[in-house]
Amino acid sequence: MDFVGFPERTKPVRHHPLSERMSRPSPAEESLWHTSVSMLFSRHGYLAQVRQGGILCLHGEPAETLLLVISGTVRCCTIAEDGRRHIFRFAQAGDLIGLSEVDIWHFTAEAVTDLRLRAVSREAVQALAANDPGLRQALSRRLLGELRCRENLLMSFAHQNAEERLLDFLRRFSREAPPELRAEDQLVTLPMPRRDLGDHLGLTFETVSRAFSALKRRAAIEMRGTDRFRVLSAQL
Amino acid sequence: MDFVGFPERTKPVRHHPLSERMSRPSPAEESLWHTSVSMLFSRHGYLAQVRQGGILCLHGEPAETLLLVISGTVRCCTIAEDGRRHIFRFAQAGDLIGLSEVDIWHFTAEAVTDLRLRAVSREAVQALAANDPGLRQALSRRLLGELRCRENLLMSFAHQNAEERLLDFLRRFSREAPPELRAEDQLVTLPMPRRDLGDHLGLTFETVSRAFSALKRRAAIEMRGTDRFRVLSAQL
DNA sequence: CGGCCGGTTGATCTTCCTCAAATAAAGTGG
DNA sequence: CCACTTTATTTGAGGAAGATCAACCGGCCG
Repeated sequence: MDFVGFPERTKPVRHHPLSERMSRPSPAEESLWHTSVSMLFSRHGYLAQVRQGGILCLHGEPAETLLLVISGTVRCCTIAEDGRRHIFRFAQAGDLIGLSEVDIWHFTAEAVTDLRLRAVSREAVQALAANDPGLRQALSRRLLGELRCRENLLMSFAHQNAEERLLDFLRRFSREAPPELRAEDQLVTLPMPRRDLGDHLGLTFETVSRAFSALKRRAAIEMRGTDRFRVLSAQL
Repeated sequence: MDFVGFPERTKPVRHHPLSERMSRPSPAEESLWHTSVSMLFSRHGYLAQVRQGGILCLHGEPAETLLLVISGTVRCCTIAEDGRRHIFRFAQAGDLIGLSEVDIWHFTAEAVTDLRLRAVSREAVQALAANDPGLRQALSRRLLGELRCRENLLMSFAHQNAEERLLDFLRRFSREAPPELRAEDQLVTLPMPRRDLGDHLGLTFETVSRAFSALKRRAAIEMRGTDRFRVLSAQL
């Protein structure tokens, strides 16, 4: 795979994504190198960068690689014929994109922020997995994690209102946010705009905005500016 | 695994589930025997039966087997602390339950109707998969299918109203329903009650009922009794 | 400065939930 | 087989949550 020349969604390419074969992992990446999955990337992966707004993979195109996010945020979504979009997950440092041994992307992935990634070819994954039960299990667990993540989201769609969904999301996000989004003052940065949150939580961006206001009003969260937050209440 | 003595959910056990080791597949099952997955069950599986309302697996309990539905309908769901339930899928003849190599059930599965199943131990699956890339890919594809099914449901939760969701469900159900639920008159039988449909579609059972009435009124579906239907319109 | 984009807030309207009642279907015991 | 209980389904009325449409604010960029 080569990210150079990948189509950009809305704007013309301002900076060309770079691709760098077999570079050494940087110190910042070291913390991710502790499973058989990470071994896979450290040995067979190559580095790729994608600029904000760039597209990593496009629904329907051949899927030849497995990606590991090193830094930045990715939105993975499906886009309906009528243009409506649903974001299934925001992938961050340490997350994999393109699990499952199916040869066509079944979703679209876009860079919410500038990205650094590592990529390995699926062939390499298959070849290694054939003789490594640990790797197989690790990948399988990740895939199950994806499944549970969808199920949690479904559950919240069916039974929670806008404020609850947003608060749950913010809780999870602060828990899982990579260091790059954390500050000393305990505030976490939201890399995505309100519309993306809406498309993830099944709400309009207006409703998301109102839910933010309501949570601030009842002191469930604290905010600095429009994109830095901290969850205050421990309960609902 | 042994289904005898499995706890029943609401009522006392009226008929004891039976378990029968290593029986030959019946002629009715033959049609399912055509993939490496099915080979797995034909060689290493044993037959089990569960009565309507019986529980196949309980969230949190150790998961030691992989199940193949031979006949009947299963609901796979998670149940929240407050008793709210979400049904992720209805499994029917040919569907697998318990994919993913994780040792604890992450959901609850109950028999919507009387069931016949085949079960294999996960150990056997692992052992065979170790030397059978075809089997690995087949299982992986099934798991991805699950994932996509959840994503479709999420999409419909976010963007479709009650009637659209129900109609989509009925379309999919007629397409995928096993022969046992089909009649000569093109009508398909819904094995589950309105409440189950609601818990699957993220609606109350009253809303499901109203959606049925509305679809009948505008001749999008035809119904005979309360549980046999046929989709009439080809479009929305 | 003016336009654009993202975010906030308000007013109105639609959809679906909630509560309630009536009806239908299915099993139970005599 | 019938009266009776229980459960599933349908339908109605009222209310709440969120979508839609619209106005406004503030920052950023040409």
